[in-house]
Amino acid sequence: MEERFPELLLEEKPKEKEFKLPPLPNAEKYSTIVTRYAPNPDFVLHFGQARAIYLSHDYARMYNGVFILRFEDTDPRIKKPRIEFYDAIRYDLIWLGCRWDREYIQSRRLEIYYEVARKLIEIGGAYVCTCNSDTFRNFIRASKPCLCRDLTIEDHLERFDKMLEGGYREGEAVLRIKTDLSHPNPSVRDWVALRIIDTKLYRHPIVGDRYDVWPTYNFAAGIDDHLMEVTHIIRGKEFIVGVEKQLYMYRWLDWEYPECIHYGKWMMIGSGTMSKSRMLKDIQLGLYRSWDDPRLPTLAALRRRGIQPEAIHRMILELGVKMSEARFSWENLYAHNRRIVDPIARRFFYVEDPIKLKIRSIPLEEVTAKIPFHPNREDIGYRETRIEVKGGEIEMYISRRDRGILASGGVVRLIGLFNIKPTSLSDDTVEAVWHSRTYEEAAKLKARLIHWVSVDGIVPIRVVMPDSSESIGYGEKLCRMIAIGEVVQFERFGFVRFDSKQPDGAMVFYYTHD
RNA sequence: GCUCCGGUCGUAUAGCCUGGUAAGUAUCCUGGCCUUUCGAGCCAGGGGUCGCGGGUUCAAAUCCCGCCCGGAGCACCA
Repeated sequence: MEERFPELLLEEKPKEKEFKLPPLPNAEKYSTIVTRYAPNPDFVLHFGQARAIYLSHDYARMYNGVFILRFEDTDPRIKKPRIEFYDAIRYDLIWLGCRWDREYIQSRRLEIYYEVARKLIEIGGAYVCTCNSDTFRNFIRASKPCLCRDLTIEDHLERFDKMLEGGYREGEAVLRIKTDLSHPNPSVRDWVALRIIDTKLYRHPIVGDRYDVWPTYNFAAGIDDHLMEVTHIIRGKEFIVGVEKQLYMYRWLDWEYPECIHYGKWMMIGSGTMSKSRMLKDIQLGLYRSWDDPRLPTLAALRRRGIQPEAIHRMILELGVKMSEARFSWENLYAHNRRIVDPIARRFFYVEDPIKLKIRSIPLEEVTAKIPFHPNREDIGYRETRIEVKGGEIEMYISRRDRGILASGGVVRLIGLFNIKPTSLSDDTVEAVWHSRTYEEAAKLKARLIHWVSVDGIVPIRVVMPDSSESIGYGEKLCRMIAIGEVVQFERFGFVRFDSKQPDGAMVFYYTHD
């Protein structure tokens, strides 16, 4: 792991804990607390999943226990796993700061599930059903056993072998767990444990077409949680009905079910979605560039935009483990992130949509701007820019947005430099004359402050905005010292993360938030 | 068919289990501060009859009953 993602190891730092987790139920019953996070590698991780991850991980650490990562990749047909997502998920987990102690991949454990299935048949707890789903549904609605249910154990073992040998095609046979046929929830009645998926058609990324009989979620997860000695399951409440189903299996096997904590899911606020399948589909439709498109709530996208994992962590701890649904608001995440990033982000000048500013009558040979990297932290130093004055004139760029400030005709201060008075302005050029030097003078006149970039030594910059549009402009020369991955603040613009350098030298940033 | 959750400042939420005398936080809006960001930060202020009706109680956002509205989930997906 260290070799694969070395850059992440460097970033790991101690975290301050603001919120503490309530104790785990019945923690004292177990000598070692074991939790797990069990994703399907059919997509990258997103914000909503961070909840189960942090909670499971934090509890394991809190009790000096074990945190398991388990890939639940048992549906090569509808929620098809993809090989690149196994690593993407591992990467996301490390980024979040959640190291796992053990890892399993369910598609490599099918023989184990078959064994348990056989045992269940032998003890009369499961049977192979060859009804088509309509027929079965009619029986089950009436709380009646289907024609298969009461065949002999030998018959079912025979059918089971036939299943494993490929004697049935998709949909022709399933293994069902015997439950109470009059259970109030019809979806619980004799639920499906094993079904057939033709992997000639739907190849599995890990085991190819070696197996055609696949466990359902409740079967595989139920078995694994027991075998892996998981003591506490923390997951979304959409799985709550599954507990009742699994309980039937646990009773047949005389196993004890782990403690469960279910929480409500995150809903996206406004447009957007937290649904993996929806995001995947929208990417295929070309609505988004990729799974790290800034509009998406994936961890990959948040990371690229400069959101710190600790901001996500705090948001989750703040929310706790309630059953109620929570609405995800970007604003809220930004507030958390800003608190983390603001005290450490260096400040730079970036002029969006530049227009030219020509200043005349400067009574100096040269001027130097010395501006701290951070307004409240002189300890991290200053950025100094020396500008030569030629014939009393200087040219620089300012943002088109500030054109309006100049247009009013009053005195304006160029931050860290001197004060000017505009004399004329056209569409993309503003002319001004020297007014005075000091900040005090500007303050006295209540002059507006604007930032600027000297014409020599500009750095072309593109900023990818949260809506995936792009802001284009020039950065000051010193922007070249920003490291890849670093989050800085472009003053009067917002926080951004340096993403990459273009072949032509342009720097690409991702907008984080104001 | 079955299950779960919610309705508290414009917005998102805490508090409700263990009733009690500023209904907290973030965002938002307004004003101020900052030897220099009126797009960050800091400070102050603004803003809520806690969905509706009834009951219990000296006292209810908090407990009980009823009603209305909204959201989420399960069924050979995970």
